[in-house]
Amino acid sequence: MQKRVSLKDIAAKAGVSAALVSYVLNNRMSGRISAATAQKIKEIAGQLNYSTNQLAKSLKTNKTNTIGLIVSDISNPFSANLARIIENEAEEHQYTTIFGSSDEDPVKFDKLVRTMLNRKVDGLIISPPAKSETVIESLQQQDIPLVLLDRYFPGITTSYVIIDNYAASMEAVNHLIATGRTRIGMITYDSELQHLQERKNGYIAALKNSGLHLENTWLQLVGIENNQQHIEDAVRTMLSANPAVDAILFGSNKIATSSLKLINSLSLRVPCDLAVICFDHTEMLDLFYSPVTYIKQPLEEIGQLAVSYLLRNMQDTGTIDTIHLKATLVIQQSTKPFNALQPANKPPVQKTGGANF
Amino acid sequence: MQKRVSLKDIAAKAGVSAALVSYVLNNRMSGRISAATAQKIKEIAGQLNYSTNQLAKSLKTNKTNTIGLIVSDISNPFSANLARIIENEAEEHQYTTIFGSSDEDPVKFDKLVRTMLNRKVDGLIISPPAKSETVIESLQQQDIPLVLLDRYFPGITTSYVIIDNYAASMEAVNHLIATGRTRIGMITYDSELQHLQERKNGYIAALKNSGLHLENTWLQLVGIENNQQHIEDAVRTMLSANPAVDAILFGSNKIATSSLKLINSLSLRVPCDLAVICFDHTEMLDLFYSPVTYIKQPLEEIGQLAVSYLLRNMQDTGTIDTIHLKATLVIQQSTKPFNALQPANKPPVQKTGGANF
DNA sequence: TATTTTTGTTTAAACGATTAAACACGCAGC
DNA sequence: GCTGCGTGTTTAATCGTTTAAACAAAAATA
Repeated sequence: MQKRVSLKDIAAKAGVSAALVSYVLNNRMSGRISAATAQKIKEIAGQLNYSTNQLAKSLKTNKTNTIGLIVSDISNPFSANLARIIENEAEEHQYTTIFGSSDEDPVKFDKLVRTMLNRKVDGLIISPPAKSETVIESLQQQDIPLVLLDRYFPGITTSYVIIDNYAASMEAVNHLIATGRTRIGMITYDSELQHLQERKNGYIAALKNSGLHLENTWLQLVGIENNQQHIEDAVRTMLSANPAVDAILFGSNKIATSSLKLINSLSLRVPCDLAVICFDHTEMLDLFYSPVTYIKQPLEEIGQLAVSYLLRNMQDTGTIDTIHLKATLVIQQSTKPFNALQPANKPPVQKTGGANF
Repeated sequence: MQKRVSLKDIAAKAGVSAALVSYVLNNRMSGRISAATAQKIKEIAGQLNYSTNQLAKSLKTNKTNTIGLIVSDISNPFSANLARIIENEAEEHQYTTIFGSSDEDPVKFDKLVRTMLNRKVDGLIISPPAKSETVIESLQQQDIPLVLLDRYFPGITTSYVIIDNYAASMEAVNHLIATGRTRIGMITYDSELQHLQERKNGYIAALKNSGLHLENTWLQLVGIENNQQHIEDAVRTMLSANPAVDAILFGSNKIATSSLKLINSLSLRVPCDLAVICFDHTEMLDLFYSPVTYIKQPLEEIGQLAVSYLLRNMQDTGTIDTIHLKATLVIQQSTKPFNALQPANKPPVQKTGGANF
């Protein structure tokens, strides 16, 4: 196996002690060491292609230069993009990132946290699932530097980076109202997670503020396991309700994907028969035959802040940084105003032939 | 900071030596240790909420139970899905996975490899960028267990898991031909990577076998940096060529996304004016107004085999396992046969109104 | 010249585990 | 009573670093 060169090997070859080699290679005690010896040691280290054993170093210094990132599912484009940004950002500060997916399962989540702690990560960036408050609290008791991402628990004081979901939902609904829709539905998760509650509440509040009616069937809650069938049922229910919705706000990109897949196969047309808005961006949204208006989270900023909060937290434990970022509504075709949809306004590239062939 | 309990703490509390605690906790020397002591030690370990310091353990045992996975871009859905599968698979064998994205840059790739080696990963699963042969060879010389993923270098003998890209391309083109297309183009990467060459060659061979003409402008090579503009130019060139293509095979999901975005905005219709096929699946493909026929890689199998090959390779270094898996063509609307496209065959849900509103 | 300071380097303990080898002790066999 | 064995446990070295402290020799100061 890999019998890599160690400090000792260099020391032996240079005729000095291992300690000295360590000092030189870490540029410690720069004043004391003779230029000649330093030079010689560096040369030999180069020749032998030495690179330090992080395991040993970490064991001694109690610092691994590793951060743990736990998201709900790394294969979800939203998480994947964020993960990528965080990985890059961490790397710029000489940190390696290790990832894990909790699948929204608090048990799996707990296990992941333990694994990461055993590996002695220096800190954690976490998107916690529901019912994981106890895990978070235990991390706090252990003084593990920690930043919550995309989610937070109102009862627990931690650093976090999230967007203002309530305002985002409101803005989306208000936009739908402004474009002439009045029967606005929402499909979102049946979850106690605070950020999802806020999405839901923002929707409800926006309707109330505008004095619009909210039919029972218009707010559909689905399980967070993302069951395609459930989501399709939800869409069908809203569309066959009496009165039926003329707009839907999707609470996540997964929900949107499943819903749009169904809508694509139905005979109704977006945006004339139905307007849609989605939380979070996916490339898919731009490729839908009627590009979908969406709520855009500032991923770059979220990732950067999460890392910088964590770094600060690691320097002096106890520091708490929190921020609610603003999401922006990116308006596309799927919410074209009703009054722009008259036959007279048909786009020039108009073709006969439907969407299905 | 986190002053976790160590073996010594348990030993002290139990009035035994640290060694004994280690033996008990690892179920070593089961025959020798008295049931009573074992019981007591386990209890105390539980009380103190002990969990082993992997750093120390790894340093001693020279085994980290970690595998490194390097893909080109973890935020690409193809990589993300594969990563997820590998993560799960590894976890089942008590391995933690650490990821990295090379961005197709051999320098960045080399750096990633070094970082992972310094962290003493037990093995690597790698999707190597072009010009990284030397890195791979150096890994081999160091006897680092290694499996190449999705790609391979014909000149280097390593374990790998890939699909038969040549056959996949051929099958795709043959399908296009069977559906009545004769002017078939391809957009793929201008790369020396073997698997991309094979995709290209499969396309060329299929045309040749069928005695079809291949216009110069029909094979468009774009840089692997995925420049949207380049890809759009390529599409425009093929469509405005004389004669213009009536079908396009996209060499990757990124290329497909960029191309379809453009096509979506043009006045031509899929599949009547243009048929399209894509390498690799994305949800986006199902959401395109004419769901896109694609070449499906058996991701589950790829991930599982990669991990299992790596595990074997770690057990006895030197073992080489290679496999070319078969990709399957999933036929959707975007390649509907010409003869099925007559007005008489219009689907029932047909609506007036184009794709653009 | 004697003493202190500076400069260059080494010693040795430590991080938290693993593990071969040693040890102590009771007990069976001859 | 001596030898040998089985059982239960401890000793001590080791993995590859870091780092405070000690040391020795040279340079500066008195």
